[in-house]
Amino acid sequence: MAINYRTPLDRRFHALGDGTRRQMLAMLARQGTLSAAELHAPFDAAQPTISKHIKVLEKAGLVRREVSGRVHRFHIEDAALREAEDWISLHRSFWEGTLARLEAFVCAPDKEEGET
Amino acid sequence: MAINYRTPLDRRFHALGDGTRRQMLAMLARQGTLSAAELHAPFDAAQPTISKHIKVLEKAGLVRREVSGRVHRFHIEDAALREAEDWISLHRSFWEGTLARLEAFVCAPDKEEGET
DNA sequence: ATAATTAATAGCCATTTGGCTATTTAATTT
DNA sequence: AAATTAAATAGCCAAATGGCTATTAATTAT
Repeated sequence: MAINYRTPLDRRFHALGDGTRRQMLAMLARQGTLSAAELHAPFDAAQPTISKHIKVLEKAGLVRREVSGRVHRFHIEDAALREAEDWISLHRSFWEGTLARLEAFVCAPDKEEGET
Repeated sequence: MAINYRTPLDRRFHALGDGTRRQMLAMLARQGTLSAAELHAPFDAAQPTISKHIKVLEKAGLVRREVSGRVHRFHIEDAALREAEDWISLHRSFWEGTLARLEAFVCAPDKEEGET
């Protein structure tokens, strides 16, 4: 069933799950702003294929489009990238807390399990 | 053409691109280690559906399985999560460098850029 | 006005995804 | 030994994904 709504975070991570798109983001990160043609240049893929990738990045909010004349220019939308990073960071830190508690438990010298 | 090899990073981000799987990781981050049944409990989904999600997380390297008897226990594989985080972090920092350069350029005195 | 350029759409295809039910495998209980 | 329990597989389906070619739309040059 298509009751499965894709959240923005879903879209962000999904967009990051493709090497071509990550490479495009890497180009944008280094060069700031690029046209669709410039984003296409390094790849073998057909132009419409790249156009689709761009749209995926755009819909994920990772990239912002600015049209000027017939040229479309793109740049990274930092907030979206940070959001994805933050999700991981938050859960990694929870996990590290868990690890620390586990270690404390495992390594505790003949103590009974402490609680929090 | 299936010439498209999926890299580990592709798999990591793809695995993160689903809310159910992220929730499972969140549970593992907080509770350390959980069985397949415990990972299943909060969801309406059928058991084989969760089994599939677990396998996606496992193949992405995000989760490690330990079988003991008929119970399978899972915990987060921190390194993989960190790798995903690092990719974003690296490129965000590049992007921020770009922003700084852009700002320096835009705010430089006596400049007139008539068009783009 | 015509040609060239930039990039999106349309439409097609194969593969992957995420979901389900039914079944199987394996390990415990009783 | 039989029943129960934990979890994976098998097999099916609809939708989404990623790729292509051909075409269209829009803008800029000649």
